Amino acid sequence: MSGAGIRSWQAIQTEVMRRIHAREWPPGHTIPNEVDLAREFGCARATVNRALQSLADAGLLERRRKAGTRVALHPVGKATVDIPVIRQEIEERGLRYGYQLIARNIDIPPPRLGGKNAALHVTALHTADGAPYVFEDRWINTDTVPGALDQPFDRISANEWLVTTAPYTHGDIGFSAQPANATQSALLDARANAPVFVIDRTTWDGEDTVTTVTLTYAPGYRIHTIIGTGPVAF
Amino acid sequence: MSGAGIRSWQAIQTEVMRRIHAREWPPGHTIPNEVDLAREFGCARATVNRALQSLADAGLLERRRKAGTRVALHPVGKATVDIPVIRQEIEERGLRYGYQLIARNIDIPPPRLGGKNAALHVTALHTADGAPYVFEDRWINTDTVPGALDQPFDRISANEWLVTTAPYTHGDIGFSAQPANATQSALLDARANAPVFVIDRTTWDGEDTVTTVTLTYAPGYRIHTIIGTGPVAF
DNA sequence: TTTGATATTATGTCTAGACATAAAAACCTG
DNA sequence: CAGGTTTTTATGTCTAGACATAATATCAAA
Repeated sequence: MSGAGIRSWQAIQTEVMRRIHAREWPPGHTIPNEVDLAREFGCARATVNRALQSLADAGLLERRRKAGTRVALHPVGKATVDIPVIRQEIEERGLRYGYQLIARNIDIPPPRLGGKNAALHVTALHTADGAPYVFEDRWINTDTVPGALDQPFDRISANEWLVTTAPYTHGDIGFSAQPANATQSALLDARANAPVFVIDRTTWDGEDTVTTVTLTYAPGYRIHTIIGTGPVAF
Repeated sequence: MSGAGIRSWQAIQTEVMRRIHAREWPPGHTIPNEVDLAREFGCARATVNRALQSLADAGLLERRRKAGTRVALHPVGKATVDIPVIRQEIEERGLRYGYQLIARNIDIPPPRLGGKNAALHVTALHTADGAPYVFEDRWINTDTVPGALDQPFDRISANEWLVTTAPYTHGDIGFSAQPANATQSALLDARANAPVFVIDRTTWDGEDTVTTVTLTYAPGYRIHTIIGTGPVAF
């Protein structure tokens, strides 16, 4: 069969999912151990391991050494959202990307960003087919990214420049709905206090902040993604 | 070293990340093949494979048979957001969960949901410490989930009941910012047209829809997650 | 009964070798 | 040179066996 018999790890994964789905193995049930499953499926234990491990990654199974493998009681749905470069996001929708720098200066970040050292403050507007798409309000730590000081950010956005230039180890991201303030509503062609989708994100390189950004999207923006790509069920 | 020498797949992964991070292997660069890396690290090829595969999953590497493994040019950031049961979400914040059914009836879904068959329509309010938290407006396909007809949904929310009862294969989910309509603003103690965070989600079991829901959160709601847990960099 | 040492067990990972497969590259042929 | 066929190559996956590790279970001593 071109691909998988019942011996490939994907086939095993599918069979395990079927049993969970069919309630042969209900939530909370401890499933047979890897050795037994390997014998049943007629394959090596490593193959079973790969299948179960990937199901555990997806949140469907819970595994603990010695304790065995259980079907998750509350399979927490996980949705993975992509955070692309804004230009790519716009171009992938088949729209013409535009970029416009609004301001760029060195300043002391507001206290809620916890900064007392001066940082590079860049604000800009990204447009799609000429219409306002998202307003970028960004602070860049010039200690961790000194190269930013040499960048005018008048043609290439900080968003794009950082991705290819500044490595980071981790970050956090928040999504919320907020009323557009005066600046935002003016730039985004929105009414005052119009509901806008806001993403705020901070990235770190080890202990040091790299950049903090607030992205305010024009009204109508929607993030869309799929749950269950690949091995997720439930 | 209690754990890994330089022969464990995690150690290899860390070393590969270090080289990418340090620009020894810049974006777009084709890295040595698995056999060579295995020789360099003094381990089996399978071990290198595991390390690289997991980095590819994280979006840091791009692999193609025969072509080899390249450092991703545009490492698309991926943020994984959890979609917990609402009760859990509230209780995890240390708040007292409350639930209140608003309406439950059989009806024809609005055309934008594509339904022409009657379905079960359930609306309810979830509260945290007595304050409105989220308004749930849900349609349940009674063909795929016939058991729903026997459920009053007056004590246990459809959200919670479905998770432990109705299996699904996949779904899609959207996040947006919208102005609260009359019903929503009244229930959520919000001003008319106040910006509210909206999640809409549809889940399927194979070809059949299971349920479609719109969750309207009270003002101030924010989804928060972390990028870079585990092997992600950039 | 509690505490600490020990045995047991299921998963986690590594190895060396093998075959499968996709895709690029090289090689024909007309 | 165009178009199709074969070769080559790097990744994808499987196997059988081994040791590592975490965590439970058991049992003995205080």
